[in-house]
Amino acid sequence: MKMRSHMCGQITLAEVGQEVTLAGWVQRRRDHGGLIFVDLRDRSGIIQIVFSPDVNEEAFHLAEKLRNEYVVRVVGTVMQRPAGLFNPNISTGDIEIYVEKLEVLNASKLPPFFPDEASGVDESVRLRYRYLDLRRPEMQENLKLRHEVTKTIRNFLDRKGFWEIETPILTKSSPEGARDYLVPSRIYPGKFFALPQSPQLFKQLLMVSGIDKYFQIARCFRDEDLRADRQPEFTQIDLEASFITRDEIIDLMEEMVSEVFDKTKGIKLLTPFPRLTYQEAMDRFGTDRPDLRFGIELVDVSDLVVNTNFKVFSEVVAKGGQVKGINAKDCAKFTRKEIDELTKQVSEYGAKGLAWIAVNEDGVRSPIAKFFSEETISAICERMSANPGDLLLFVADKPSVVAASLGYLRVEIAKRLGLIIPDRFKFCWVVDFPLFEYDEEEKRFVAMHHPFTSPMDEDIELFDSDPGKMRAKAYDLILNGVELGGGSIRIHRRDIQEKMFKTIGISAEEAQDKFGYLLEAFDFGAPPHGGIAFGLDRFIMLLAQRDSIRDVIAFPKTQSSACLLTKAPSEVEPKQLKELHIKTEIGANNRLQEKK
RNA sequence: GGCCCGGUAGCUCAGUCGGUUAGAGCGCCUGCCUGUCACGCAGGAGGCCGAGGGUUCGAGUCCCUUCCGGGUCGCCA
Repeated sequence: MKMRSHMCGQITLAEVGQEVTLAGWVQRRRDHGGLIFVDLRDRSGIIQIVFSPDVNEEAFHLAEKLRNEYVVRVVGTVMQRPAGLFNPNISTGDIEIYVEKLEVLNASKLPPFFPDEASGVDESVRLRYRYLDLRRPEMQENLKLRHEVTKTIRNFLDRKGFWEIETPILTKSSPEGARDYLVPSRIYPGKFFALPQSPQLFKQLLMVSGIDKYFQIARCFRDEDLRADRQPEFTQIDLEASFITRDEIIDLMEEMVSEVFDKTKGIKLLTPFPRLTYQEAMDRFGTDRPDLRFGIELVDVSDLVVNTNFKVFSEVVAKGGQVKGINAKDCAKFTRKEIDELTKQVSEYGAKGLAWIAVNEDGVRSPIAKFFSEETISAICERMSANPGDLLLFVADKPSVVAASLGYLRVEIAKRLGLIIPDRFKFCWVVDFPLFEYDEEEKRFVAMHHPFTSPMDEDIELFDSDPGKMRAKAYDLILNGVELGGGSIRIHRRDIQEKMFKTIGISAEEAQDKFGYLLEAFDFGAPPHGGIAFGLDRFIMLLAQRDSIRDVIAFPKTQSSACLLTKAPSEVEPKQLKELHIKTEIGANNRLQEKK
């Protein structure tokens, strides 16, 4: 005897006349006194079941007690609906079940919200009762999509000869990169494991092991502040291959991403994806992850304004800064208030001001026009392809501030102009990243990607003379302004790796202490290798067209890294702390003791 | 760590210049109802205004502190 014979959404006209057994949740009850309709829901969909005293008196009276979210099992006959009573809103709208037997498997308290109205409910309530939130078809679709994407990727990589291999979750803390989550060791007092920020070093060791091609759907942990697209634990599609070039990896990944889009969404992507160098991306879009769904590129006008009377511009250029602008098409109608608003927004990126020129049919409107000759203004307009109706926005500062400010502005303007089309997918690769960036706070170079990234062969000689100029064999895959994945060809020689550590200020002793096992492995015949890691959560978020990765993770954490469902993190028993040789400063264990 | 937005009924929100008894929609409960599908009709219940302190004759409203949620910069691939 089976619990059920069909899923609710599976039943069609073909089953009319059959007796079926269904189980699911009461989505809604419509009680007409002498006739009761219930929408029965399971993962597959909704079907209307009908209780009538003419069919079964006992079931009918039991149905009067049903409430939303009760779990029931019904036995009944599939009937075609009478003419004119078709419900076009559900896939089973042309049939219904006449119930002969009703069994309440479990009652439900009144839930804080119903699955069919959850989209407007505050996210904290949804997270607290995540199991109710996940009853929503919309959320189930996201989880299903996630399943299908990982399944497609597993099949693809398997076909290409990659082996799925697990790497440790309890591992060694390392300097560089994000803050580690630590796990105290009971057996080694005062010592700690760290949760992996990524399987980076293990996958490199697998290459040294001769595995040749590895992948993993890997959970990663980073103890940093959160965003809509960042969780403290997240999932990477992580892969690595030996004897492979950058272009081979790029080709392979384009094929993989195309297959995922095709199989899960039926979208055919055009390959190869465009490639931009890091410098080009920064120059044209002000960011290393440009959204290519719209134009509005940054234009450098430094040379046009360096010798003008507008000191704000000329002095910045003279001091080695730059003046760049964007053309906000048809935005000349922006009010002072709107421009002030934009000015305030770019100030968050360090811009000290936002200069503007509104181009009209009969000339320009601009607080800075009086500083420029007519020739200068027309030269600026020409270079920025300005037409009447356009608004030119300028930021003058050091290059990093100009890029950040205008990079933000071009997206903001595109949003306001409705240029961002949600269901368009514009990929690009960004390549030729700098190997290092200078950390002003720590007064040293840090690895831009990570310290295991290989420099370009022709840049290796710059290690001693000008590390800031070195470029990396690194590449990022960008989709609609979101960094989807990043990887590199790695260092596989001990001498290069040691130079790398030295350049970022890691002493030989520290390198030995933290990464000795990797350096040692390089001594035993490490093959050239490289790989890439994709942010699976972001990938699904973009495919599902959601704004937050929380919507594609079954049990995500809040912005302050808490789980509202389990109330983690939480205090632990004093005994547990004692076993771990840990004393906390805030005396959490004392409070626990007092409660007992 | 900084900045911004929010927290009022189960849910979504309104609440004017500080004023007397804090409202709406949905939901919920009870009754009626044999073709609804956001069923309908009638009636009813439901509030620590996030918490603490202050100003005031009087605070949901003003001030301070704090907690929680979201966004963002820093941070983080």
